[in-house]
Amino acid sequence: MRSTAYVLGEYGPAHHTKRTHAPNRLYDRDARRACAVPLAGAATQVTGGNWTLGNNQGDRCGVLCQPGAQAMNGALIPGTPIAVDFWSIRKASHARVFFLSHMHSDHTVGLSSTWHRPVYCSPITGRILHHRLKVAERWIWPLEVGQSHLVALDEVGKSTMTVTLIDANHCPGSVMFLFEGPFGVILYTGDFRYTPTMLQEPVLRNQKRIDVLYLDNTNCDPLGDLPSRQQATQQIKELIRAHPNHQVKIGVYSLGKESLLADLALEFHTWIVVSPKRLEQMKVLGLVDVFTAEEGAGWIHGVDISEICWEAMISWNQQRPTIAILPTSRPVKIPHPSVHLVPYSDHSSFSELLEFVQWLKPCSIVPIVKRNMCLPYLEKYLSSDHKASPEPGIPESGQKFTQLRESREQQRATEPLRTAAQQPVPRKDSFASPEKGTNWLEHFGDVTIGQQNSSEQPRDPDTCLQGGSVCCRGEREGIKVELCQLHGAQRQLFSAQPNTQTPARRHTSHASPCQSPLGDWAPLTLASVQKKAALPSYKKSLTCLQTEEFLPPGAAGDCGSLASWPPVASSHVARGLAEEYLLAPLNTLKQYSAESFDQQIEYYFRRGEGP
DNA sequence: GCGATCAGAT
DNA sequence: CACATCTGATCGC
Repeated sequence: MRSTAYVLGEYGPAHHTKRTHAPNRLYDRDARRACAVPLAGAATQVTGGNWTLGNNQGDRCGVLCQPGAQAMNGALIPGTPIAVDFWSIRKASHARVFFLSHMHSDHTVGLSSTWHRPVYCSPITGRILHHRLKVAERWIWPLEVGQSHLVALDEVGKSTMTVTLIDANHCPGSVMFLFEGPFGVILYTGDFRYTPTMLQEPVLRNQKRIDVLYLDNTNCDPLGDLPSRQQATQQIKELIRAHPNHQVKIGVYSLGKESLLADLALEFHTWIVVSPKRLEQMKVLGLVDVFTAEEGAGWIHGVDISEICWEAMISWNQQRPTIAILPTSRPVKIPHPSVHLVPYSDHSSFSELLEFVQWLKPCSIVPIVKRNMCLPYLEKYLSSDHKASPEPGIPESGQKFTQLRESREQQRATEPLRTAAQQPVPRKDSFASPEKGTNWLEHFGDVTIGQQNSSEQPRDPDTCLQGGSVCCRGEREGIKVELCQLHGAQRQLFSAQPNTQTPARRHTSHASPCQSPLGDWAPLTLASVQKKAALPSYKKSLTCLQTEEFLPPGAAGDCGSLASWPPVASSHVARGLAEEYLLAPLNTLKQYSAESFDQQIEYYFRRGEGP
């Protein structure tokens, strides 16, 4: 039980203090400070929740670790050199390959501008990672979603695994990782919201055996099942309709729910007003279409959830009638009668979890959220397939799984897994020793394939150059692969697409393979012949207005800096958007934003016709 | 001064 | 409790 006393602070900029090391802030900190300040000495807390599996003191964690008190959702996968959302090198000396599932801050604890290992993630996550945390581009390895990529696990690339990224439908850029290697088949969902289209992913469609499913069990509670996002969106729309002539504040976190905001923009024909910082991020995401930082240009505002507090509600309502909506399934204290909670969740509901697990029939499940029980509800869907035999080779001491089906599976899961005939990659090698792994980057210097002067443009379509990297395409063990060397042949990464004869690149109208340094690793991502399934949430329902269409002629092939990617929407673009989406035009609404949309449109057309 | 880490807060 | 995130202290470089 936690009891905290609050003293309400003064609203306004009086509390401003300078702080430089929070580059990911997307909201006005002054507003936050003004809301609720813990009264010194009044807070008591019983935590008791410092779960740690494995050895948290040494250099290795178990399945999941929570170093210190900072919320952290990362994992070292036992029996593998894989770290997902885990960024403490000191505590992860065995980890060789680091994956980032999405850009929520509890999954990036430890990531900063000083990070110096390759990070594999989706292209969108890579862009935000660079933009927000200033991780150097050279360490960011975006992998195209929906494709299978071959990744070297040792110094010479003899031991490999494939990783396939699947849209996790959680927030922009979020992915699940399907790892297939000498250890077996592991699906790490990260945070995800299930949707049936996931099962149509080529890599999941055939219901291959999943040895271990790391499952986001956040909402695995039959008593707290949630509405679909579509239903929650409807609820929000009804709330808004029930409050005509009100401005609306939607409380959101730094990333996520952009599609909800866009949906509201189209439904109510208004721009979504966000902070300049958030707009900047929208540009990084390529989602500028309906967002503006121009105060007064629209009557629906996307604000940080922490800004919605009693003081702010009072202040807003003094200016004009205002309601706030918190689209979250998280229990929060309602600070004001005009604040409405809608259970809009970015995590799978209970019934969705059941459906997902029922389809996958994994051999074992590791719940990502330890405090939640989930096995009692899911174990009936576990596979009884026991083809995999325990591999006694690489012991993982001190690691425990909870909620596995039975002790036998528990034993198997804690040990390295191996698969039989369906093994997708050669598995003759075991992983290199952890001691070597500590300095593994130094061992990547031997491989020399397709070396090319970095000032040349690629001529051979099978060899190309990108941001100082040299890429080469070939065949390896019957799988078409690409090998890339970056900055002095330090690392290699393979991209594989076994089922494609002639990979077609995206953006074929712009022939240069050198697009955004992070956005389109054309040489690595063998195109989207398998088009990724369109997920309802982050499928771009709006016409693509942000990238190439607005690039000046010839700009598409430029290797510009990330700061200028995607290009900033200009005012004429905004006019185009207003016309295309029937948004109230920018700059004409400041004095009319409280009026009905019809009046606004009428006014707009009158203006366009002239006197 | 800055980054890493940790305790503690909403 | 909790769809995540921030503040502040301390320490070492």
